[in-house]
Amino acid sequence: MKKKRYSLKDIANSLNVSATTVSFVLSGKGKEKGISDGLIQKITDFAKKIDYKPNQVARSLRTGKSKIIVCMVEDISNVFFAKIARLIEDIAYEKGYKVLFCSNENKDEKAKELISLFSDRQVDGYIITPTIGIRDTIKSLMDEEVPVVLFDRYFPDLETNYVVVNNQDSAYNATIHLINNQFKNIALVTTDVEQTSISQRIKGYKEAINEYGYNQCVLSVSYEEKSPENKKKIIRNFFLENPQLDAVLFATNHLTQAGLEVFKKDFPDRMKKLGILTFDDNVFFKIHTPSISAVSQPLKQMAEELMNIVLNSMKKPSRSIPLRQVVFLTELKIRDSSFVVD
Amino acid sequence: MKKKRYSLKDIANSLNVSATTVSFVLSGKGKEKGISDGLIQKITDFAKKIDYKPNQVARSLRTGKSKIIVCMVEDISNVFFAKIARLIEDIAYEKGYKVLFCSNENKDEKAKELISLFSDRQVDGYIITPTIGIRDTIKSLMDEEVPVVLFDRYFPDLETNYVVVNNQDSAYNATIHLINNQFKNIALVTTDVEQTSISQRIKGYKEAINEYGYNQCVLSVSYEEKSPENKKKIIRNFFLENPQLDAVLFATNHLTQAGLEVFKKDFPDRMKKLGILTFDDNVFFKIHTPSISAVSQPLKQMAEELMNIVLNSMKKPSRSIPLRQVVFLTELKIRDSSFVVD
DNA sequence: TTTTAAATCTAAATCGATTTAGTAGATTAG
DNA sequence: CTAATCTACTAAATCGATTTAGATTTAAAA
Repeated sequence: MKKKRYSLKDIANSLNVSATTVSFVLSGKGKEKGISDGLIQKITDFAKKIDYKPNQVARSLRTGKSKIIVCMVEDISNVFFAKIARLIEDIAYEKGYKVLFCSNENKDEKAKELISLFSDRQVDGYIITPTIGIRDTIKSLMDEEVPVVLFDRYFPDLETNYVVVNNQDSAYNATIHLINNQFKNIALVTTDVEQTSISQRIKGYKEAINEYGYNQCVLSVSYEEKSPENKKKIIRNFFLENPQLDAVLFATNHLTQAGLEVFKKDFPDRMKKLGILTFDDNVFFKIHTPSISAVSQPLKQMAEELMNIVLNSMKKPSRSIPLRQVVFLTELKIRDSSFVVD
Repeated sequence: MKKKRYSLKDIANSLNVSATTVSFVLSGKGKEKGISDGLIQKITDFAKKIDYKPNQVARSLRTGKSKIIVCMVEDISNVFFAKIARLIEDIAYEKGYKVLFCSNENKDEKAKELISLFSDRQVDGYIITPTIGIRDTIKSLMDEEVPVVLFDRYFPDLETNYVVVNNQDSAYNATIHLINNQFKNIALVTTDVEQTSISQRIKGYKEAINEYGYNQCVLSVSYEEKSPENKKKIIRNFFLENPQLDAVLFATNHLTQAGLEVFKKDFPDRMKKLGILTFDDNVFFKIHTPSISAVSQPLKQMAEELMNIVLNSMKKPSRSIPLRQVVFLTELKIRDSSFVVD
C-alpha cells in the first residue's frame, strides 16, 4: 500500500544513465552541462511521468540551503502580528519559500532558545521582532552571515537590517490630534518593555504634551503581567486614581483591548467622553462603539519590504550587500473616539 | 570571523574516538551500547564545551524524521485560527517540535500544492483544516502512513483523525436561545463552503427554526468574495431586502466582522434592536457595543487534543494506532446582543 | 595520421548524522 | 591451554541529492 517515493537514483537506473546526468537535467543545467537534447527530453519526461519530487532534506544537507525562513514575532495570536504573518506567508510561498512562525512572548530566554533551535536547521533567513536582550544573539547570527531583518523595533547600537515605523512622530501626531480636539489631560498607557518602538512612542507623547505645557501621565503595565485580569485591574486603578484624565493614548493594541474591556465594564459613561487613540489598527477598532481612532501601520508594504530584504540578503556574496533600514510612515485613522462629546 | 560549526566528526577527531562512539554517547545510548563511563563523560563534556549542536538536516535525512509539524489553517490572520495556532505552537515547542503554519484560503488547489510542497520535506505530521476537495490528498497522505489530524471539519466518508465541535447542536442551541429571547425572524448568514462545519451549522439553525415554525432566511456569502467591500454590500442588501429580520446568527467570525461593520455604518439604529449571535468568540465581541453573544469553542483543549493525536500517531507501528475522532462541546456566551431592547 | 578540441556523459566525493555488523582484547569456563 | 563470552569500541554503509574532476567518443585541425 505504502507508495514508494522515487529518488534520483531510481530515475538514473531506469534510464541507464548516471545520477549526475539526471541531477544536471532536472536542475535545469542540462544544456549548460552539455547534455544532449534527446536525453534531456527523455529524463524530463520520465521524471514527470513518475511524478518525481527531489528530497528537499537531502538537497538541504548538500547545499546548506533549506528554502525555509523563520518569522519570529512577539505573539502570533495578536491580530497585528497575525496579519503581517499572513502577508509574509503569501509572499514567501510565491517565491518558493516556507515560513516557520514562532512567538517569543517578549522573553529573551525564549527568543534565544528559538534562534538556537533553528540554527541547526540551516534556515535561510530570519525575520525577527527582537526582544531587548538578544542583541548579541542577533549579532552572532549576522557574524555567521545569516540573513536577518528586524521588524517593529531595532537596536540603536547595532547595525542591522530593519523595517519599522516612525513611532515617535506617530505618537507625537496622535497626541497633538487629541490636544487639537480639546483634550487636556491625556494619559499614555504603555508596557514596560524597553524596545525602541515603545520608548519612541513614549517620547513622542511626552514631546507633544510638553509642547503644550500639559501634564504627563503615564501608566506602564508590565508585559509580564500574565493574568489578563491583573492587567485590567491595573488599568482600572489607574483611571480611578486619575479622575482628571479626559483622554488616553494606548501604545499597543493588547493594552487597548484590556483598556476597552475595563471602560466598558467599569466606566461606560466615562468612556463616552474619553478621547481614545491606539497604536495598531484593526477592523475591530473600526466597529467598536465609539469607533477607535488608531495609528495604522502599512502592513502590506512592510511585509513586502521585509521579504525583499531577506531574499536580497541571501544573494552572494552576502558581505557586499548593504544593510537596509526602512522607516515607514503610519497613517492616523481618525474616528469617533478622538472627538469630544458634549 | 565566520564561526565554524562543529560536526560529530570534529568531536571524534579531537578525542581520537570514532564518530560512531560519539553518536552513541550523544544520543544517550552510550550505556546501552557499552561505552565506558569515562569516555561517556569525556565526550559529553567536550560536546558541551564546544557547544555542539547536531545538524538536524543530516539527522532528518538519515532518520526520515524532521521534528516539524505542519499546521494548515484556513487563514492564519483570522483571530480564531491565530489563537489556536499559538496554542499549538506552545505545545509543540514544549515537546521539541517546530510548526510550519500555512493558510489554504479554503482553496483546493492551494491546499494540495501546500501538502505536496511539504511531502518532500519529511514532515512528521499534519494538522489540517481541510478544504472540501482534498479528500483524496488526505487519503493518500494516510496511505503513506503520515500522521494527519483534521480540524474544524472532516470528511464524512473518510475515516480520519479529527477534532471538531458539535456544530449542529451549537447552532441549534444558539438559535433556540434567540427564539427564547423573543426573536421571531432570525436570519442565518453563512458562507458557501460545503464543509461539514458549515453545513452542520446550517442544519442546526434550520432544525430550531422549523421546530418553532418560523421562517428560514439564509444568506450564503461566497467565501471567494475577494473584496471585503463586496462582501459587505451583499450583507447590506440582504438586510435591506429583509426588513422583517429581527435577529441574525453568523456562521463564522469573518462574516460577523463584515456584518457588524455594515450595521454600524448603515443601520446603527436597527442594530440596537437586532439579536446578534456569532460563531467563534473573541475579546472584541465582548467589548463590542452591544457585546456580542457567541458560540465559543474550547480552543485550549482542542489544541491539546490535536497535538496529542499527532504525537501519538507518530509512534510505531502506526497501523496499530486507532483513529481518534473528538467532538468538543461549545459554550454559548450570552451577552447583550441576544436580548431584546425595548 | 596524429593532435587538439568539442561534445557528452559519469565516478566518486561530499554534506553530517545514524546504524549495522563487526573487531580486538580481556575474562571466564571447560 | 583453548574456546566461549564479555567488554569497549569502530569501519563502513546509508539517507538522496549536488558537484568536482575527469573519462569517452567523435569531429575538426594540422
